Amino acid sequence: MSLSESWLAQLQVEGGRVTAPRRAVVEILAETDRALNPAEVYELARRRHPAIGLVTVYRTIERLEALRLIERIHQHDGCHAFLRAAQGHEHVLLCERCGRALRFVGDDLEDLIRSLQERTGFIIREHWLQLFGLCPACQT
Amino acid sequence: MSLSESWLAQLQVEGGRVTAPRRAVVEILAETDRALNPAEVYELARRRHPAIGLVTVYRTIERLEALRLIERIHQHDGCHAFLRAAQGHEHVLLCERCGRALRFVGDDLEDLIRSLQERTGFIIREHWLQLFGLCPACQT
DNA sequence: ACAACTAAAGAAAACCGTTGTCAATAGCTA
DNA sequence: TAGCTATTGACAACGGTTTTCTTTAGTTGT
Repeated sequence: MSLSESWLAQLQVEGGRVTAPRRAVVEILAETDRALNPAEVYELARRRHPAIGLVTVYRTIERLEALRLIERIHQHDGCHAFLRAAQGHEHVLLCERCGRALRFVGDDLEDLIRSLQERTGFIIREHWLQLFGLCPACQT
Repeated sequence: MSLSESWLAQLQVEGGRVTAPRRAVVEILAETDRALNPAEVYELARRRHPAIGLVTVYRTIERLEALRLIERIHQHDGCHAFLRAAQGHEHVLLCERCGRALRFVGDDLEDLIRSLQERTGFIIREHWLQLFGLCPACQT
């Protein structure tokens, strides 16, 4: 089963329905390896389902985010883009120019976090790590 | 010289003027160790200078951000809060409950970044690291 | 298949944080 | 002290997002 089929199935389990506009949004977000904002999703979705409204894009994004299938990505030029969610302890490497995104694992912050907890008295529950750079295609 | 005096001096070097409303905003942002959004800055600033307008808060924040004296902080509930800027290679530890912020150094991501550059072909130019947790006062 | 139920759709308006406009005010410099 | 002009606050405008409402169309049970 493809990723988008799996997402649609998860929406159905929650009592959701599989509709053509929803399928368009889901497929775009499931298949794209770039962080996309609602306007970009809308533009791409209209190619598959021209009658779709921007509001439906917002509503579908909201549902997918609630199911933790996508997540909001924070960038210098704003925090309005969404990307397929991390699986387990993954972080993201973003191309500053084209928005292409790669997930990675392997950060080792255990020592840092332990030492900070001791020094500051904070209980640390989560961390965000994002790397920014240029993907091979954008290095010219 | 206090931090707020130093910030006001830097504004003056750029041809800026030291006014009462501007001083109020600068003092609040320089002295507070919590991430504050424009509305919060406005509320606090009105205690020092009741006639201040929200627009002046936005404009002063814009100037301070351009001078890299404050920076935008990204959180789960939005990205509208500002905090005294990092000095050199500092990251931030935020209390999820009260917004209190501590700066720290000592992340060691050199190996990770080098290995990712080799594996992915990306040129990595920057990284964001934020830790979230509960400060001692919010752990009850 | 069909009917009934109701989730989801699109259109339009509302909302709200942020930015722009403008005349009046008040720092700074000579 | 006068003159220049950056800054101010009020108001309007803007734009992304959310709400409201009626219509459409998945889904379920017969």
